[in-house]
This record gives sequence, structure tokens and C-alpha cells, in this order.
Amino acid sequence: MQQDSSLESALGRLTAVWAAPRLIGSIIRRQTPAGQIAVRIIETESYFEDDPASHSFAGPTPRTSVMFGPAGRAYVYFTYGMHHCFNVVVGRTARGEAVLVRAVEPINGTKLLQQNRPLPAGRRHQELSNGPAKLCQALGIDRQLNGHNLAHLPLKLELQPPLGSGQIAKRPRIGISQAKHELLRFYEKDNPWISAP
DNA sequence: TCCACGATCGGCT
DNA sequence: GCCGATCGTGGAG
Repeated sequence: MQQDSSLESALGRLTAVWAAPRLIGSIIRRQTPAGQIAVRIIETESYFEDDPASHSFAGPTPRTSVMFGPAGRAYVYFTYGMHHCFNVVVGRTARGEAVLVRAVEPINGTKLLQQNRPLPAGRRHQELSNGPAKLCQALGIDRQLNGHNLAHLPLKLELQPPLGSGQIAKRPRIGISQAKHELLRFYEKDNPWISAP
């Protein structure tokens, strides 16, 4: 199989509910003019077909069209007038499923992350990338990357072997008003970069 | 056109 | 714990 389509086919086989825990531990590489950054995904949320909390719930719109495209693409949206959030499109084409990346831990290029997102004095280092909008700021992700194929730089997703289910915690999703009791938020247990339960 | 609201963050009480 | 910032989006009119 062509390397180009392996990410798309791997993620296309997974519904969002399976893909979200599957992506814990995977690597995101980001090429910027100043150098390359590598981070590891440690917290995700599922947004699935017929999910009232999902942007795709009302069907395709100009904003959400990427969610209804092939798996392995980036769905980046702008919210609260100032923040970006980054999702990985998963599942079969046209189902409108995606995984929101909520937190990452730095592997390489911490200096670049800090340049992109300077922390005021006294802030805990975790605050560099322990939220969906924070990691977008630190990685320099904005809507220019909406629809980008994550098989390639400048923003690349590299799947890693799945973590055992015992290493992954499940909790309700954050910041939504619909279906708020479903355990669709996943994070790596005992990771010091995870802030809230 | 108009307008209410949001998959957030950070500052302030 | 509460609240304001700030503006794209989409449903209503």
C-alpha cells in the first residue's frame, strides 16, 4: 500500500469512539520556519456520527465540510473569537466523525513551543499545552491547516502502538451541553502533564 | 441582514 | 469559582 494512504486507511477503519483512545500516545510533528516540534498526544475526545455535541450533528456546512471528508485530515476550527482547536478526522467518509486533541506533552522543540506560547512568570510548565486551544497556539496551528492531510509535514500524525486499556482513563467530555454524561474523553493515567480529572 | 452563542483561556474575587 | 474577551458561524427572520 502506498504510504500516503496508510494513515487514512488506518483511521478510516476506526469509529471516533475507538479512535480517540487509540490516538493516545501517538506523535504529532510540526514543521515551522524556525524548526521542528514533536509532541505526544495524552488527552482526546470523541465526536461521533449522530452526536448532538458534535459540530457535524446538523450535517455538512462550509465550516464542517472537512469532517465529512476522508479520514486522516485535520479539522481546525476557530471559537470564542480567539481560539483554535485541532481535530483528527476519523471513520468512514461522510460520517462526520472526529477526535479532538485536548492535550499533548512535548518531546522535541520545547523552546519553539515556548516561543509560540510564552507563559507568564509563575505558570506551571504544563500550561504550555494542556488544553485544546493552548496546544494549537504552542504548535502554531490555525485554520490555514484546516483540511491538511496529516500523513505529511508541516503537520504530521504518526501512529504509535496502542496503550493498554489499563493505562487510559475515561471521563465525561468538557465544555459541552449535550450528551454530557457519556465517557468520551480519554487521557493517559498518571501522566504529570494532565491537569484536571 | 441580524443575532445568540460557543469542543476556551486567563485574570480576578 | 466567576466572568469577560472577541468574532466566526449558522439558524432565524
